[in-house]
Amino acid sequence: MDLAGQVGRRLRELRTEQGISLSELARRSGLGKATLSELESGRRNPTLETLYALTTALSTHLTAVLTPATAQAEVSGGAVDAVLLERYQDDEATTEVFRVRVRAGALQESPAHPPGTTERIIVLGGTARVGPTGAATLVGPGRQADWAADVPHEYSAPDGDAEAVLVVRYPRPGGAAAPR
Amino acid sequence: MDLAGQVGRRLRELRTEQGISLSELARRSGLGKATLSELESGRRNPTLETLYALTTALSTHLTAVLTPATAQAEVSGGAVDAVLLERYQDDEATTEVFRVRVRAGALQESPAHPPGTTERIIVLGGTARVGPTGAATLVGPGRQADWAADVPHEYSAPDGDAEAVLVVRYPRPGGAAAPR
DNA sequence: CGCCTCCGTTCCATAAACAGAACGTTCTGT
DNA sequence: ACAGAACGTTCTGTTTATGGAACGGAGGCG
Repeated sequence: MDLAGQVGRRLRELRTEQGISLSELARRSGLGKATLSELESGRRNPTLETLYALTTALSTHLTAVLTPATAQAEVSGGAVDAVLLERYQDDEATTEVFRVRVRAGALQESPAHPPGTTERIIVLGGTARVGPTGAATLVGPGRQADWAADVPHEYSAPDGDAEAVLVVRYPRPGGAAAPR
Repeated sequence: MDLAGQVGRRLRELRTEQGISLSELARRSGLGKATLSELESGRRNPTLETLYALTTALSTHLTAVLTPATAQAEVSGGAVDAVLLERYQDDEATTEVFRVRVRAGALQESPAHPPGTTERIIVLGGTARVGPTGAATLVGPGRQADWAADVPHEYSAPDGDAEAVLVVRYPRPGGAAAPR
């Protein structure tokens, strides 16, 4: 599990996405070209200062570079890439927050989860089609949808990849019945 | 604004919260005591590897130690502690996802954000009272609320601390339509 | 009181991250 | 075709982050 390699790849992604050359980024960030070159190829172990200089020069946050490397639990499938951002647990339920990308074209069917499980998606960009199989709805940027996930459900993205946050809530099996 | 100092303070916070001694943490993480000591006092500029070893030894993720230095300030205040989980940006909008804790008793008033800004909260545990000042609503575990954040709004937790995920969406100032 | 253990800080040698220069390669314009 | 510039990589010397070994101080116990 090469941490430097992952961060390096992510840095190069961010830079090329913005159409900036390595030399240009070196100028903007005040770092040496050598530093950037070896960093992006995963041959170095950057300093906090270096990372900060880089991410601000790329006008993002440190987390943009680090999150893909930190999150471990992947619950991905055919059309969905998911990265666990947060996991919360109390007497009533366990809740997991994922950052997901729904890939265009493909359809992912998810089997029923335990009784009482609910899912909620908040779309950041693109349009996703999600919900119980047969009753999926379209969700655009900034909008949300929620559904009971104890029946089969599906994810797809009709018009290009969709980026979203997915919140899955599993009520505690034996635990405190949640009155409402 | 001293980055190393901020991270150092945050590290010491996390360590003492867990009641671990510096020497003990050194053993668990495989790092030298010197490293930890000077790190926590902000006299060093840690390496990515070092930070990773530390945060995993403290059983958190990198963002827990880094976000307070970058973005937390925007949302955090009297009654709200926020940690940035994710930041997404496209032609239409910038969306930030925070993990927040609303402390019991206190009330936080947030001034109006730029026009078009919306906020959405998903409560993981406890009960939060959120929304535009004067029109706040109660939100229980597993439930959500959303509101326009371009007017003053407020956060509070009447019955004990509330844990939640907060999604803030800032539409792009120049307006959407960006031809590609 | 000693003695021992554990704490956090400071000192020191080593390894490695960094900046700058030199390099080969690929475009661009004349 | 050539000159020039910009690109990304590799080389070299300096700075510094790191681990291990002291160090002084604060309990715990016989």
